[in-house]
Amino acid sequence: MSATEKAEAKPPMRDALVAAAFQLFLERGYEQTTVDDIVALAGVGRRSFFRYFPSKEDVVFPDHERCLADMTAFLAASEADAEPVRRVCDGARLVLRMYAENPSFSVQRYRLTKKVPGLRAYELSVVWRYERALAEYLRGRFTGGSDGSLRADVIASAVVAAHNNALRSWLRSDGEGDATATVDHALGYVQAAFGAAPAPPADEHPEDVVVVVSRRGAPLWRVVQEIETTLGRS
Amino acid sequence: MSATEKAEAKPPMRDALVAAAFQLFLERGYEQTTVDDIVALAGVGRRSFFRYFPSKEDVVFPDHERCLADMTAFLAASEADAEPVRRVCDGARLVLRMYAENPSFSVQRYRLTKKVPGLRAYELSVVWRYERALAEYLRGRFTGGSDGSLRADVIASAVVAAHNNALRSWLRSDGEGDATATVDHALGYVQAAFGAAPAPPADEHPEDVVVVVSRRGAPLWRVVQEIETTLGRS
DNA sequence: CTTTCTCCCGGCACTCCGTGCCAGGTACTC
DNA sequence: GAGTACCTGGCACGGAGTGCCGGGAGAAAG
Repeated sequence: MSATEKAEAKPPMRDALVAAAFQLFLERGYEQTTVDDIVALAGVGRRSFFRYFPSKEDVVFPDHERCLADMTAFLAASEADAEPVRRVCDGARLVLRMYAENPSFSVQRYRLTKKVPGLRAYELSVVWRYERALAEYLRGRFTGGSDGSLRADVIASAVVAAHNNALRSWLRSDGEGDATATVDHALGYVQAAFGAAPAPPADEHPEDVVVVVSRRGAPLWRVVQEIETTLGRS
Repeated sequence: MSATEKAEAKPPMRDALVAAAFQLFLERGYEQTTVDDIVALAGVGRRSFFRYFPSKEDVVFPDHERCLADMTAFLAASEADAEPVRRVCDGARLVLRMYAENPSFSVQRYRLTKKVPGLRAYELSVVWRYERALAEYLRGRFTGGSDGSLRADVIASAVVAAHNNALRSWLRSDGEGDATATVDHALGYVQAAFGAAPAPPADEHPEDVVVVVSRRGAPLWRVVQEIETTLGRS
């Protein structure tokens, strides 16, 4: 019973490694911390670290693997939906939810990845896998039209960029503002640009909205900007 | 004079290292080739390899550093242009030009990066720097409107995605088709989506867009749907 | 021609990441 | 109580990347 005088017992060692790693990363820096330092603080063997994390960078993103699986399952579980763009936007919201569940942890990690080039590169590969999942889903939905592959890649990329823009904006504010609203606004911009008229779920009257637009050649973003100003957003 | 019996003399050793590296990568695989193997084949010291290339991955992308500098200079040299989206598309075309200058080399590199996860990750960081350069330029041009940062990120991401989609399509065909036409088509899609209207070059009046919305409580997607119907899209 | 200064190259030693292998320990089963 | 399967730690190894230093070639100065 005296085995765990300071180390945590219940969090099965994986969490202990993450905690020890972040403690050292924050007080000493990522590159100045070796794996031996982490396992020494956690009180475990060096070999066990690489059992739970394939590399030193993985300890910084402990939950992305599960989130990616969730997103893949979420996209796969969609029946023939008429609005794939909305679907991928909802998939991106899953990622935001993961970040929002632990604001302080997410902010700490953001500070780290912003300063360490190696972590930025690793984060890119993580984001790339999300983007690929979205693009693969869209590719399956765009088989009908022409340029399906191109549209899938561009829209997936835009969705990820909008999500990340809003996410980073929220992270820069130390997780104080409303993350969901920020991301909704950013994704709304993408949906507007790529024509995601979301299927009205039920009996809404088209008369709810009356829109008059002059100068049909005006760029779409100009229209969206005007809309948002009119609706009092931004 | 007998010092260089097989090694190239004029290509100052940097090119010799690239040639030796690719020869081994193609016949033995990237991960199965050590830096010692490369320098042994090139007939130089191991220390010299890391003088010319910061890491083993860098030898696979020997010209991207220069291309990134070219793109940055190209964007910086643009006077107050009324069409920033077109400008970043032209910037992306610089990258394509670099690939098209050495089709066989580009195809070989594509095969490598497609199979080796480590090289894919490194390529992502390279692409990310291009994307950041485009986004930074757009951010400077979008200071006027609202959501300038969001628009800059989304458009830069979409441009890069479209460019890469067309580029990879061309690389998959072993560099046979017309790369320029493919990329032009892909970038045209992005320009159309983000309102690069062929070019009203100068004096645009804010009155170009007039929007009237009733029922301010209506959901945004409803407004967007109505807009698109009015504009005759989708 | 000699000397000196400078720059580039090669070699050595070191740290750290990541992996394969094996021994010991614990818990669960029969 | 014996057997078994899994988890853990220790050891050793290969490869990447870095700091340091000695040496040689070439240019500049005498």
